Order: sequence, then C-alpha cells, then structure tokens
Amino acid sequence: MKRTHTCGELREQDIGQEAVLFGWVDGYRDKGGCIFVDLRDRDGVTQLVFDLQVNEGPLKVARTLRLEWVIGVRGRVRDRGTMRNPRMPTGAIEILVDDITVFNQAETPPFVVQDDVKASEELRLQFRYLDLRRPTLQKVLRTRHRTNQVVRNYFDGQGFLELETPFMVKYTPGGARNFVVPSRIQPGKFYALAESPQLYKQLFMVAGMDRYFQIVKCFRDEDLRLDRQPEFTQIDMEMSFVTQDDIFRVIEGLIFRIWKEVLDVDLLEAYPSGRFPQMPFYESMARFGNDKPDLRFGLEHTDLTGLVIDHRGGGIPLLQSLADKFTSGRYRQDLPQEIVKAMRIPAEHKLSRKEVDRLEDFVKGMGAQGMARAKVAPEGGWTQSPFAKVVTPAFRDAVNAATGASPGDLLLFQIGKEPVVQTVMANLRLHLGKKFGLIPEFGSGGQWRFLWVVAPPLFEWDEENQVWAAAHHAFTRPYDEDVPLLETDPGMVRCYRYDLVLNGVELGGGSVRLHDSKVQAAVFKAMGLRDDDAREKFGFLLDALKYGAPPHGGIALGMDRLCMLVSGRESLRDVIPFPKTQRGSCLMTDAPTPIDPALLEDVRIVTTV
RNA sequence: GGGGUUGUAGUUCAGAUCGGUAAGAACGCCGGCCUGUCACGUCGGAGGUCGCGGGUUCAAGUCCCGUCAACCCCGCCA
Repeated sequence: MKRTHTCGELREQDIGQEAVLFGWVDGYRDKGGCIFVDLRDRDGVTQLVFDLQVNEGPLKVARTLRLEWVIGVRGRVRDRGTMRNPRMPTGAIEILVDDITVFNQAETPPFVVQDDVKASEELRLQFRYLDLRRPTLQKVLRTRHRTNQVVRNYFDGQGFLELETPFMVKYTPGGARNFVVPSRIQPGKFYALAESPQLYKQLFMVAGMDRYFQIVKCFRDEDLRLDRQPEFTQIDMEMSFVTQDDIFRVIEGLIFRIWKEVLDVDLLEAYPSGRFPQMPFYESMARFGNDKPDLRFGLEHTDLTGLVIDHRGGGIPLLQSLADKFTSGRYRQDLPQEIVKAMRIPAEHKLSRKEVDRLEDFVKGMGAQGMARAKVAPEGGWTQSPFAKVVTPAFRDAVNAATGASPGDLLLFQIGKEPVVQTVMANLRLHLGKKFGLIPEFGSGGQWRFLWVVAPPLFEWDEENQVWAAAHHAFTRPYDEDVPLLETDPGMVRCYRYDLVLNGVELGGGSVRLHDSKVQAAVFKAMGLRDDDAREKFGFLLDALKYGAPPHGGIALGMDRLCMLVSGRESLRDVIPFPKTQRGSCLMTDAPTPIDPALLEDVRIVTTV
C-alpha cells in the first residue's frame, strides 16, 4: 500500500475515488454490524467505516483495533449522505474500507490523546511524544515552523546574511550564569555555553558582514519561570551604519510580516503608520511599575513621592518619616531610595473589604510590608483607611487630584523601597486587570499592543559590590547629551537601548553599540573598571573595535515568547517541543543525571555531593 | 536562597468544619450485546502502599514533623 492522501484533505469532491490512508486510531465506535474508526494524522481526522455486509474480513480486524494503533487502509471515498458531521472538516465523507493493515499495536496510553486533555502537565511531559500528537500542539509546532520560514525569508530579502556562531565560548563573568563544559584536552579549563551570540555578532560587523541574523539557541543557568527556559531560541540580528530608528523599522517590518503571514492579521489597521509607539523607560516605570507595560488596560500608577515631600508626610506618620529622609529637596544618598505609589480603582470595580484583605496578602507575598487603602467619600474624604483620621485635608485633596480619584473610588498605596514598590505595584496591576476581566487570564484577547521602551539608564547601582554596573552590557552607546554625566552622575546617563514589548511581554531587546573608544573609556571608568580589568573581560572585542569598527546596533527577539503569543498559549513549555520543568529536569529522559565516573575522571572533575 | 499551591484507581477528581461506618465517581481498560456512530449506547468486570518517611492516637487519606516531585511567584535572569 502506498499512501495517497492525508487524513485531513478528503472532501465532497473526492467521493468515488479510491484512497489509501495511514495514521493512528483516534477513536472507534463498534455498532456490532458496522464499526466506525477515526483515523488521525498530523493533517486531520477521517472516518473509516467497516460494514459486515460489504467487507466482513476488514471488519473482523477493525474489531481488534485500540486507541493509538498505527494502521493503513485502502478503500473508497463515500458520501456520508444525511449523516454528515459538520464539526469535522472531512465530515462530508468517509472511507469504506476494503483492506486494512495493522502496522503497530500500541499499549494503552497513560492518557487519552485528545485536544480536551485532562492529564496533568507532569504526565504529559513524561510522555511528550504522545502529548505532541494532540492537534493543538501539532498546530503550535506548525505555527513555529511557519514563523521560522517568514523570519528567514524576510531577513534574506532585506540583505541579511544568516551566519552561525559558536555555542562553546569563553566564559566571561557577569550577566547571566553560564552552563559550563569541561575541556578534556585541557584539564581544569572550561568552555561556557553561550548566553547569546552578542559578542560574535559585533565581531561580524567589524568583519564587514554589514547585516547578520540567526535563529539561535541560547543557554542561561538561571531559575526558571513560566516564560523562561534554560535553553531557548532567539531571533538575533545586527546591522552596521544604522541608527536606533533604522533597527526599529526593520523589526517593525518583520513583525508586520509575521502577523500577516502566520496569523493573517494586518497590523496596519492598528498601526496605520507602520510604526510602533515608543515610551521612555522612566515613564513606563512611573505609570506601570516595570519596563514591559501591558497597554491593553488602565489601572495606571501615580507616583506620590513628590507630594509626600511637599506636604511633609501630610500628617501620616509613616509618610512623615519618609519625607524626613529628604534634605533640602534631595534624597539622602546614604539611604536606599524609598517611594510612594498609588493605584486608583474606579468605583465600577467593586472590591469587598475581604477581597482587599486578600490583595494585601497577595502583595505581602512579594515583599510588601502592607497595603494601605482609602475609599473616597462623596465629599472627597477618606474612609476605611488607616490614614483617615490623621491625613491633612490639603494632602488628601492633592492625592485625590493627582490620582484623579472621585467619590466611590478606592485608592491602594505602596510605600517602601523603590524596587519592591515597583514590583508589587506592577504585579498588583496585572492581577487586578485579570480579576476585573480587563484582560484575559492569558492570550491576547485579539488585542496586539506593541511598544518600544526606550532611553533606559546605562547603569544600575550594584548594591552588593557598591559600583555602577552596566544595565545591559558595557558596549551600549549613551545619549550624546548625557556623556558629560558619566563623570558627575552616572545613574542619570540614558542610552540607546530598547525593548520591544507586546501585551506586557518583553519580546526582545537590543542596543546601539558604542564604537567611540573615548566614550568607551569613560564608560569603563564610570564602572570603576581599570584598563586591564576591561582587557581581561572583553579583550578580544576591545582589540577588534580598535581596527575599524563601523557604527552598529542590533536586537534579539525571543522566538519562544513570540510563538507563545502568536499561538495564544500561556506557557513557553507549550511552544517548545521538548521543554524542561521549573527545576530544569526533562521528565521524559530524566536529565540531568549523574554520569559515568570514568567520564568525570577524563575531564578531571570531582563532585562533592 | 525565600514564600505559596498541589500530590487518593491508568487518568481527572470527590472524600467537608468533627480522626472511626468511606476506598467512591467519571473517563479509560477488560468481556458481552448492538448496522449509522461521531463525547455512540447498553449490560457486566477488573483495578488503590491515599507521593515517600517518621510521629501523635485504641484508631490517620484526614492531625503534627520531615522529605521528594510538579506548578506559581520573589530574589536571580533581558
């Protein structure tokens, strides 16, 4: 028998044809005198029919079939007449089987292979090859394939070269923790698995490749999350002789193409200019508490720190002590920065006291000390609030005005160290957005809100080592007008770094690189890096930059996250064929495992557990 | 490193505030019947170390301690 059709393609117009189909038994209904079998392959499901009157031999075989057996059948495409199934694409027809071959029997699967899967993810990961038979996951992988093809076509059409970079690279401290690979030939030395092709793609620019892209695996030994895997895929690119805006245009073009060709969505309807909006980093932090705002709904934050200082705490002891930390309008630098933020919950979103209590537990789980609240009364006063009795009317009115609070609204406050307040408020906003039904629990809800977050600070203060550390990497170009601040106020230096955000998910990020050696030296100096330190860490790149590096920049997009959003899945694990668990295990293969002691000896490794 | 949720039949779950009369359902599986099903129907049957270890108790699925695994979050990570 030679296959003539897939299980998803036969239609009304094929009636009367002979067809040979191969596939898996998706279901069977034994009526005694006739048996119906659903045959499944990656393209769909076709109903087979065995009839005692017509084909007794095959019917006897069909009676023995069980779920997930692999069979082939030859038969005639027949009209189902009045018994058509409108819910099946092939529902108009069935195959009246003349001949059947059982290629392979199957043990009873640990869970039933069906879209409406009930088995736990743990079990499905253990039998991933069965899980992947489900039509939804087949569709996801097909979408991933399509996306890959669009990316390659697009970049090729734009003059990019698809070039490969090593996975086994030199270990460089800083940034994400590396997976390490011991060298057998050079005992005691190690390679690192590449966190990204970052340095190599810059070397491609120095080498004059002009435009590079790659769909590439990256490895990071950090704790996992719903949207983080230890090995993941990036769409990586770099361009020479460009500005930030040139890079934006290329990526916007790519995204438009993917949405059109994979989803059949024309983003021009939402973005008629073909461009995505941009928002400065500081604005995003102030309004949303993070650098990846979900713009599909409101519940924005208001930063009240300035008001609190102006009103010397507004009669509220907790805020008074915070205001006291400011001297002559400037925060005391010997203390960690503390801020005050509020979120206005409009009256239309009812929250019982009990629900607000639960919200307080929710934020405490993220490190918040508590969560003050205030209900706005008809004349603007605050009730149901720990502040109600002490707040000065002037401060209260100022807060109401700043947050836009009107009677019936609820105000939620966070007071404390800046990073905690921001994290808590950002998560609180998302939590409430879902709770109020403003955004779906997961998925896009058909809304695609893209945003470039731009102009973040070049440095972050490293509390542990008491130095300024590169927030992205040390080769990001600062804003020209901020270059003087490198010496006076490094924390205020903005840079040409950017993140592409979609519906609150960071799709990717990149930067325009620093190619001016004078500015580069100033950046290293601000970081407290001596010349030889820098040389130790980045020597080969510094050398390369000396030999005629073009101005260049690039970006990397998270392929897995992109596929997750495009496919409307809630988890990265759903769009990676063989993902790992939160502790980095593969439940199917049981990796990681101990290895043969002889192999350890070969690479001169002694373990201590 | 920290916080939280979950773990009972092959699978998904119930088994409540009160420790004993509770080892249960559905799907799947096995056998019988059925010629138009497509969540087929119907009759019957098998299937359990209640994650694992310890403790309290006359008695533990249920209470306590520990441990393992999966999941979610903080830290970490672009």
